[in-house]
Amino acid sequence: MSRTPQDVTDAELSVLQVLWESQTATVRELTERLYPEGTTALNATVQKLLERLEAKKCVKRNRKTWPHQFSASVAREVLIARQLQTTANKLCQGEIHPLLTSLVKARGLTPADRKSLRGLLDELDHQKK
Amino acid sequence: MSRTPQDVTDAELSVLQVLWESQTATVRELTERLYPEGTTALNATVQKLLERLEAKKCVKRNRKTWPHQFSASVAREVLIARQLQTTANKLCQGEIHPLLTSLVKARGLTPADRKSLRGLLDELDHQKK
DNA sequence: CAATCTACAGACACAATGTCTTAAACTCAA
DNA sequence: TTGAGTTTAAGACATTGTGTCTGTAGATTG
Repeated sequence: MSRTPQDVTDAELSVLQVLWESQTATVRELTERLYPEGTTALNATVQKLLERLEAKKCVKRNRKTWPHQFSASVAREVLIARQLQTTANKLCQGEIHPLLTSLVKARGLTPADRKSLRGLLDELDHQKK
Repeated sequence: MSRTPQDVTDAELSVLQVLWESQTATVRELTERLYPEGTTALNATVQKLLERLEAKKCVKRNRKTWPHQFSASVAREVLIARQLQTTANKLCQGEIHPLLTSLVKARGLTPADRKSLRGLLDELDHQKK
């Protein structure tokens, strides 16, 4: 049995989080944001993380500018969906219904949440009619 | 930034999957189920996985019997819920509503699924009223 | 007791991940 | 244009997670 690497690691994700806020940023800006206090060696670290994120098609790099400008090329929602599917595959043979059940039963769902959910369901019913 | 180890790894999960079916099993039975064709060295592998699962409180071991009998001490549903919360923490600051939205919007939700979901929501509304 | 099986401790290899070093490439002001 | 300062890029590195294996001691059964 071989290990399955994470699609986006923790450190990579922290970079993405900043990019989701800032739209666009340079390596230096990201480093300062992520590691205030940090040494300049961390620049290389962030650079490496960006390089890996780019390989994973999660980040776009604009090489026309100097220094390069980075931006997220994948929305948070996409990562959420991807992660949920991974969970479904591992624990429910790909079914997503058990996940829904789990979430709905979890406390922390306000009446407003329930209402908005119903709205979503209604929409789907109308579409698929 | 330090890596966060998985709570249950892939190989460990495969052991759990068998235990969820079989209620109870010995190391040998698990090994034969997971690695037909395998050498006897894999017994030790499974043993180690069980040992780690026991440490994680996912498996119970009955030492009164010989050989020891193992059984799952955590339900699949619990792992699902735990995994969902982890995802929420990483991607939505702990909020679960975005996960729900994602799942509901994902295709693969049948009308029957939607109906059963509404049922769940109704139940909650009545309880919390 | 002999033969066989199990339990357990520990070693091991390999990959993933976060970090760092170094050198080359680039920019811009003096 | 030159040189200081910055950025890019390639790669090395240490640590740890994870799956696997070896060897030995202990238990069981005939």
